[in-house]
Amino acid sequence: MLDLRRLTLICEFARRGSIAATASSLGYSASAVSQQLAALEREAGVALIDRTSRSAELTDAGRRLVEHAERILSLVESAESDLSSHAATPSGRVVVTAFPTAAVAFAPALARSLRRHRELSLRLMQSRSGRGMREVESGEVDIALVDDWWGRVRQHATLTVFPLLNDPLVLAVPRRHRLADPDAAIDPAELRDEAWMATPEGEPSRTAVDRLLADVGGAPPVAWEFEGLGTILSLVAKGTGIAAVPALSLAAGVRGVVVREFPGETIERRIYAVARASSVHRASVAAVLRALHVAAGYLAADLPHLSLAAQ
Amino acid sequence: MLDLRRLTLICEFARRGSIAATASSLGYSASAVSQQLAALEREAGVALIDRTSRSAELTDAGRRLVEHAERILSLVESAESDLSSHAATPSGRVVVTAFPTAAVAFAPALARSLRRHRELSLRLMQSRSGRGMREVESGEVDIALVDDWWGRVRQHATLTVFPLLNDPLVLAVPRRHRLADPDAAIDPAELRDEAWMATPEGEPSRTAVDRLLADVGGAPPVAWEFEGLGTILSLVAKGTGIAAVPALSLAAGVRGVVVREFPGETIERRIYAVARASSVHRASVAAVLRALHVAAGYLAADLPHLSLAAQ
DNA sequence: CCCTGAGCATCAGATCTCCTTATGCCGGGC
DNA sequence: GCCCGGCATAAGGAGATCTGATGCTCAGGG
Repeated sequence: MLDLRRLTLICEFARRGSIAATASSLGYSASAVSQQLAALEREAGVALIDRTSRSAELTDAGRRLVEHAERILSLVESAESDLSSHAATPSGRVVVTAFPTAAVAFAPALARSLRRHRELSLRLMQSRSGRGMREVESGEVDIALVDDWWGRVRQHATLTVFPLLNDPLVLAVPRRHRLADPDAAIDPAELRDEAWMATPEGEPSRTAVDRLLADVGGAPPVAWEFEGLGTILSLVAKGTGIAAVPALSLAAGVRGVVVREFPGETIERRIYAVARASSVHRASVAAVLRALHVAAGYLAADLPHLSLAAQ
Repeated sequence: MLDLRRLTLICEFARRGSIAATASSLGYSASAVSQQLAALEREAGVALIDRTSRSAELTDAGRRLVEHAERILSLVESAESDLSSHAATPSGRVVVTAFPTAAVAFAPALARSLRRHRELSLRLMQSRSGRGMREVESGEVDIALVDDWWGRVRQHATLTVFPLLNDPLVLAVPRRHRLADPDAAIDPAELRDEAWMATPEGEPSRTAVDRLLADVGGAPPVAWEFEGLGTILSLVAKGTGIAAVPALSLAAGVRGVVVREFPGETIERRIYAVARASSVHRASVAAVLRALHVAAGYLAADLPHLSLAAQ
């Protein structure tokens, strides 16, 4: 069967007049074009190109094939156009990966936003921080939610970055803690005596916590380390200790925790959605990106310490 | 870019209603069809098929693509038809391989016959006996001239065999040899005392010569072995000895040699042209096959010991 | 007349694509 | 509850496609 790419080659050859120019125009090597056109001739069972040592030109049969090919390629382009324009109806599967806090926080709002897209299916996965962008780049996932404490996330040649939320660290205390009183002043010096809980060393949020506590009054020793902010918030609720946590983690709705802002300037991260530049116009991916923006809006409304990130 | 084979698949899927039936109809495994249709969806950027665990059906976008595809494939078929009908004018290159004697013998007549096919180019190669059929089968060459001393060449599932010539062994003697006199009787017993030349042991024609000489009067020792019948005929002309050679080798036109028929029944070979069944209707290959028959006719006219082989 | 550069063919090797086979999941029918 | 058919996916092998290197040819310029 004729091959569309070879038909494209012979049409371009007809325009350009030489194998070398055709190769240059289409981004192949001249030997690739030569071999592909030879294969086309074998398949057609007729000479399509007259070649001499320094030139090549179409035979009569070659010219006739080019006429056919132009019509065929025109129909192919129509088909692709039709698919592309009707793909405004998002459908298919979109794979999103998020660090755990974001997955928990965004999932309900995403589900709510995407409910009306019947043909779209969403797969929400969890990944460890720092890997989301690579997974987008490699095509394993379509969109990644990533966080950035230090301003390192930038626009990328092949990736598009959408800012969603500003997510500051806040102080979480048990309901019966003296600092649960919103009128009680937070004395940084007294904070040093508290039983602090945090995620393990090496986690990005832990580094931010250490930095924050150092800034507000010397780093108190962290008495307990737990993996998972959900776990930590549960323990805060139980009175085990206090913790500095990203505001977003409160989206999980843990009861029995009172949230106070840190005195002075806190440390915050930005939360972004990242997608391949080549797929942001795909209707399904665009729909999920819009839903993420909408979800971010809900979250910012629900959690007073969160704010929408500027575009 | 859309791929014609995948478009063929989705059209067949539209007809058959299931991936399994499509696979069966087109000779693929179901997983191949599944993978190819998934690739088509990725490339189209839109869901084309709704799949459940036990069924699959086209989406609206899939149905629209099938409509486009039917038109595209129809044009492709027109193009292939046009090429195929206009390929009645033989053009392109045909590669023929022949054992050396046949190459030398057929070349002039082939060139004469093909002169009027301006767009056809012929490449005449030489190969060792026994390899020609394999080279045709593998596609390295289009036509092979092969010889058969023992009736082993048969019709083949994918090859078509055309008998061309019956080529007997004849006695070649120097012009001044006593047996050069056509009236001199050839006494087999006296032949034993002659200085015989032949091709090296193991060559098919040598085996035939040994058999012939054994049949006509006991195998005389072959005093000299030379590679190449042309060489042997030159030496016969120079009076070095005598030889039993296939009549076809005389087509080279060596002067100074007199040819006599062997007493009794000689051994002869058949010479065939072999081509792939799938290419014998290709205009260029058909033209060369006709030219080979015509050339065989010339050769049989020129060399009295040769005869045309029955179809 | 000779040299240079451009164009083309071909070969070898690396990479990618396509296919098969095996395996697992799901759901309908018995 | 079990069996069977349909589909997806993974792994591996074979073939296709591409690049880069090399060689040949020839036109044009010095």
